[in-house]
This record gives sequence, C-alpha cells and structure tokens, in this order.
Amino acid sequence: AHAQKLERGTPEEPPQERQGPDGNGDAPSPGSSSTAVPPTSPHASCCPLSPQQPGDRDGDSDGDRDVAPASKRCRHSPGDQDKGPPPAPKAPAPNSVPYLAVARTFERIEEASARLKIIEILTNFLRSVVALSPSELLPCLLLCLNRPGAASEGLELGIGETLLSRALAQATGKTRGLPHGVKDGIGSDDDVGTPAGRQLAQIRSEAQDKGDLGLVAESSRCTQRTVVPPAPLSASSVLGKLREMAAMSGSASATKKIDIIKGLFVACRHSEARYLVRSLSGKLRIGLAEQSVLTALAHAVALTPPGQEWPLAVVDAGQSMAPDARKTWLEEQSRILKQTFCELPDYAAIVPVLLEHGLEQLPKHCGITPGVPLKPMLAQPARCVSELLKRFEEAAFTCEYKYDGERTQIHVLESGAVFIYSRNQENTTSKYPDLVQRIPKASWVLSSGIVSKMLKPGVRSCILDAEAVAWDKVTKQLQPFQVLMTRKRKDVDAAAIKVQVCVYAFDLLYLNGEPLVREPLATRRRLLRQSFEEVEGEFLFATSMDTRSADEVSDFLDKAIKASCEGLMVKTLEVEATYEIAKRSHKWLKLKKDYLDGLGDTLDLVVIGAYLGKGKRAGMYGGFLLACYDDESEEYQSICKIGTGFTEESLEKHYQFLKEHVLTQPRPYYRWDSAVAPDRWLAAVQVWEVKCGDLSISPVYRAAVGLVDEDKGISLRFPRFLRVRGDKKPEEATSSTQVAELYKKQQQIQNQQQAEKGDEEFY
DNA sequence: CGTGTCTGCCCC
DNA sequence: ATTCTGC
DNA sequence: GCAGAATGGGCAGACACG
Repeated sequence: AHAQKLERGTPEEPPQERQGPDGNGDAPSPGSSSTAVPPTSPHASCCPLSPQQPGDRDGDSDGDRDVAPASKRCRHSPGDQDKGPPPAPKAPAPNSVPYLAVARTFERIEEASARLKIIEILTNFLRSVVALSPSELLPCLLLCLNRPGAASEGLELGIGETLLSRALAQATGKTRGLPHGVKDGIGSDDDVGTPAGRQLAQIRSEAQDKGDLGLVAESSRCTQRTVVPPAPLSASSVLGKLREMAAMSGSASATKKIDIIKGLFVACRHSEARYLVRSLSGKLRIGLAEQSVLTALAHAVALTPPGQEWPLAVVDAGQSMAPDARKTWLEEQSRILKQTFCELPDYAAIVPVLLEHGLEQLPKHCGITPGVPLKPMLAQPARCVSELLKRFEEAAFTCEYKYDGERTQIHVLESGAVFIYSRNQENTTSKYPDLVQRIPKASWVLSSGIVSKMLKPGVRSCILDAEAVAWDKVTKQLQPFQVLMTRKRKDVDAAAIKVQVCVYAFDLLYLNGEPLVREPLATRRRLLRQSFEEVEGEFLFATSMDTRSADEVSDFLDKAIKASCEGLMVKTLEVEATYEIAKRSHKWLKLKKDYLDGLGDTLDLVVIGAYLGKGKRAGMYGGFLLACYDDESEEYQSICKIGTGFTEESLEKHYQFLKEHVLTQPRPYYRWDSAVAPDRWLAAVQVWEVKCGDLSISPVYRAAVGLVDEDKGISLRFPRFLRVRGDKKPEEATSSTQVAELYKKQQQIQNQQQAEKGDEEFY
C-alpha cells in the first residue's frame, strides 16, 4: 500500500525515460515497485526486481540458475519467518535495505553512461532508503562510495588482489558444502600441485581475461552449493563485515579475513558477488564517485524529505514546480550539500543532520571546525605561460613556488591542541610530532624556555594550508620528496626524527573562530602574513611573486626549479579567488617544466613487456614495461612501467602490433627485477617517446645500474607516453649513459641554487 | 627473528 | 601523480 | 570543463613464512 502511495506521488519521470516494459526499467523511481521497500517486509524490495527482464544480463548467466530465483525466495520468506526460527542465524533487521537492492542499483548505474542518468538512478534508490530505511542511509552511501567509514576513522580494509583471489579460489574450490569447510593454509594454495592451487591459478587466469575480479566472482558462483541457504545480505550487514575486516589485525588476520569473505560470498545472489568483490578490491568501477553521490543525496533528501511518518505526506517536494524552476532548485540543493561536505567531508556527521533537520538547515549545523579536516583546493596543469594569462584574463594573480613535499593542513584549536591532516583528510598528526611541538601559541613557553614566535599574539585558533618539505638542517637545503617519504609514519618519537621538515604555508582557511574560505586569496594571504612569524628551517611563507608579465613568470619558474621546487602554483588574488571547493575544486593552476612542450625530459625507451589491462582496458594491454639500452653490455635495462598518455585508439593499436611479438621467455639480455615481471614478455622491436618528471634512484629498476649507484638503477617519476618513435631502432633508444647523465643534470640544477645562495652571502 | 610479499580513502 | 573520454 | 577511471614510482607497515 505504501508503495502505491509513493507511485501516485511521483509523476516526474520524463516520458522518454518510460521506455522499459514497466516502472521496473532503468529508472526506478521511489514510486516504481523496483525500489520501494514497505517497512513491514524487508525482502519485498528484491522481489519486484527479480523477474528477468527482457535483455536482463542475469537471464543468460549460468551462475544464477544454480540459485533459487530471488522472486521465489522472497515470496516464501515472510512465511519462513512466521514459521519459527529463521534458517540462518542472521536475518536482516526490519527496514533493512537488501544488499541486492544496492547491487541492482549498481547494475543500472554501470549500464548507464550519462551522468544525469546515473544521478537519477541513485537519487531514486536513495529516496527509497530515506523514506523506508533511513537508518541505512549512511551504510548505503558508504557502499556507493566504496569506503568502510569516514577518513577520520582511519579504517583500512587491508585486502588486495592477492588476498581476494585466494579467498575466491577457496570459496569456489572443489570442496563442496559449507563455506568454512576449506581449511587449507594461505601459503599452501600457491602450490599449483594442489587442488586449491589449481583453483587459484584458474581464478587468476580468469581475472586476467576479464580484467575484473568481480566478474570472475559473479560467474564463479555456480560451484558453490550450501545445504542451508544463508540469510540474504543487507546493506548494513555487508558494510559491517567490511568494517569488521578493517578492524582486524595481528597474526592470522589474513586468514580470518578470507573466512569472512567466503562467508559473504556464499550468501551472494545475482550480481551481489560482482559488487561485493569490487568493493573489497577497492574499485567499484561503475562510473559513480563522490560528486555524483553528493548530487544524488541532495536530490533525494530534497525531493523526499526525511523524517516523515507513513504514509508520506511529501513524496516529491518539487512536484508542483515548473521544470526549469525544479532544476534550478535541485541544483541549489546540491550546491548546499556539496559546500557543506567540502567543509566537513564526513558522511557520518552530515547524514544524521540531514535526516533530522533537512538539507536547508544543514549549513546551520555543519561547517568548518578546527580539528576536522576539510577538502583542499587543487590545481590544474597549465601547458604554457600564455595559457595562464589567457585563463586569468585581466585578473590579478600571484605565483608561488610549488614545493615538492606533502600537502599539510594544520589545525590549531582554542585549547592549544594541534592536528595535522593530509591532502586526503588522513590524520597525520602522529607522523609530525616535531611540527606539533613547534606550533604552540606565542604565549606558551616551551619546555626549553624558548617562546615560540611562530603564531603571533592574538591567534587563538586557525587552519593553515601548507606543504611539509624535507629539510637538511646542516646544509640548510630542501631535500627531495623521496627523502621526506622515508620518515616514519606511526607513533613517531619527536626526538628520534632523522629527516627534518620545514613547513611552507600558503593559505589561511580559518582564524579565531571565523572561516575565511569565502574571502579572496588576497585577504587570506594578508591575514596569514599578519598572524604568523617566519622561522628559518621551520616555518616559512611560500615564496611568491605577484606579476602580470609572462617573462617574469618564466623567470620565476626557473628560479623555483633551481630552488628544488617542482614549479609554480598560480592563483588569482581577487577575482574568483575564494577557497570554495564546491564551486570549483581545481581553481588554481600549476606550472611545471615537464608540462611545457619542448621542455622537460623526454626519453626514447624500448617496450620489453606488457601487463594485461583491467576494467575498461580489459582484453588488451593496460601497461607496459620499458627499458633503456646499455651499449656497453648490450642489455635492455628496465627503467619504468607506463600506463598513461595513450588514447583508446593508440592502446588498441599497440595491442594489435605487440601481441605479434610476444615471447615465451624474456631475452637473456633483458635486465629486470621479479617485482616488475610483466604478464607478457615482448621482443624489443619498438621505441616510444616518454615524458617524465624527475629521475629517481630505484629499488627495482635496473637502468644505468652501476653508473650512479653501485647496485641500484634509475627510474622515472610520472612517466607518460608521448608517441611511437618509428624512426628509431631499439638499439638507438636512450642509453644507460644518457639516463645517468639526465640524473646528474637534475642534481646539478638543484645544486646551482646552493651556489647562488653562497654567492649572495659571500658578496 | 630475520626476510619476503602485500597493501595503501599512501604520498606524490 | 598524468592523462584521456563521455557528457 | 567536470567527473571518473585507467595507469605511474616508491615508501613504511604489517603480516606470513621459514
């Protein structure tokens, strides 16, 4: 009855979307029977979904024939429940959202490609959840986003391709019966001689063919048979298992995780296995991510306001609006949610407020809070200086050095507490006890008796945007990113720190109780400089220059590079100069030498191996192993892998061409490490021009081994494909000597700065 | 207690 | 990180 | 131009294994 009420109230479907045989087509509205979940019958939601639609991909899946049709199950389920104890230990709670409903929604989203369509599908699903199972809204959102919880929780699944393949191999092995019947160890099933080992090899091979472990899982279902059908999965139970696995640690945790995965897997029906496995592997791959989820969530709670009693009084709050007005209204709702989310990127905090107070009231309850990380402003690459000028037109802008370190958000609370967050809102406070130590407010006397001058008097609370860079206190020089990365990450003891860090601050997002994100950069920067004092080697303002001249920008770029920086960040000062990520997340521009055509390092490298592609690159090569040529030893020495810079067309061409050059074994004159062994070895027949950022000393690549480092080779940072060098023979590729020269040249450019600085001090 | 392998809303 | 692509 | 999905090097941690 409730479902019918909903249906009557949702006439918003555009006629052209009504193409399916019924409301169960691609666009389930809350009104269509496909997603409405009467609160009294938790299973009902999957029933209307289950009858095979014409063209439904499940219709020809062998795997599904082994399972009782969902419709049958569901029709029986209420009766089963009346008859006493449910057959399985964990029956879904009332009002729970069947995981099958989530999976069906994912299927529809995966089939769609238009973003508006994807958002519509998800909106309709979320409307059902809001109306019928509001307590499962958060779990559903987290499943859509493929996250076990908020970033602040620091939950990590710790499940990768290897573990997942092993779990699948065990669950689909020949052993019949209960899922936990397979007790073979983790290591033993690598043995191809054992049945489990053969199964693993088969899983791996199938995963390579399909380029998606999820699809393998889905089609592998047929080998699983259980005596008693397990309880259907619900959104919250699946999420709960993910969180359970994330919380596991210690010895044998991997084995326990495998057992949980097997348990979940056995309970999967239809496409559930596909999405469960993809969730576990960390890639949902359905064309849905944060921005679309936020839009859909905003639309859902706007159209179907939460907190209503049954029957719903308002099923479509935008019903009476003209199409244009409705669209504008929905966009505004979405904007409100996105802005709030950027200031408080935590669904666990936002969803309860949404449910209780509604979207319009959200900004009153949620906003920037010191101690809670916010989304950082990002930058787009600029290919040349003239592009910069063109983009910013007449607007005044500033150029800042782009330091090669770790993006760092520093929060100082009224209490004096300091928190530090990464670009992805990870709490990195415990990684930087040295930073925390030097932040204290000016009025605070450190244990050493020295008064910190970093924060000027009057600064009670703030949020800084900065870059933490490795700093050599002895030579007073910036150090490369690779040095910074060697710092310990967990529970660092400040006294034991070997790699020192200097903070380069470039923005102030919050000061003394006031968010500054709606102020232009010029204002924020003025406040930043007013509120803080520079301390050499510890806390500095990012070197900047305000200019309108292209030549000055170019000169400044050169200076930045000589100062061991990556390049420049370029930002407007007044026009469109706020820190509102929701309006545009890539408002800044970044200028690096290697973006510029004709500048930056390019190498001509030989393809010696290939890796089978995944996802949209399934069925062809997704990446390649490249080598330089050492004329001394006449060897091809591995230098890097490459997987970007290709158009779809070029990727297809490479596959067609290179598959004719597949070797059964690597040539004896190839030098590589087992860690980069490709899926297919290739004859050295083609040379590619490749661009990169820095060159690095590598633990696994062999290029120029012995020339710069005794036993380590050289690799490339940020390698990307430019074009085929049809004019070059493999032996004419960039030589090991040249690679070593490039590495040395890079070191020299950075030493130049030291020399110039020395000159200044000398004269 | 070493060593090797895998993992990461990793960092870039 | 870089890059490409559908919308 | 956005949003999403392909893919890169390399590090510390964590755990499995011997």
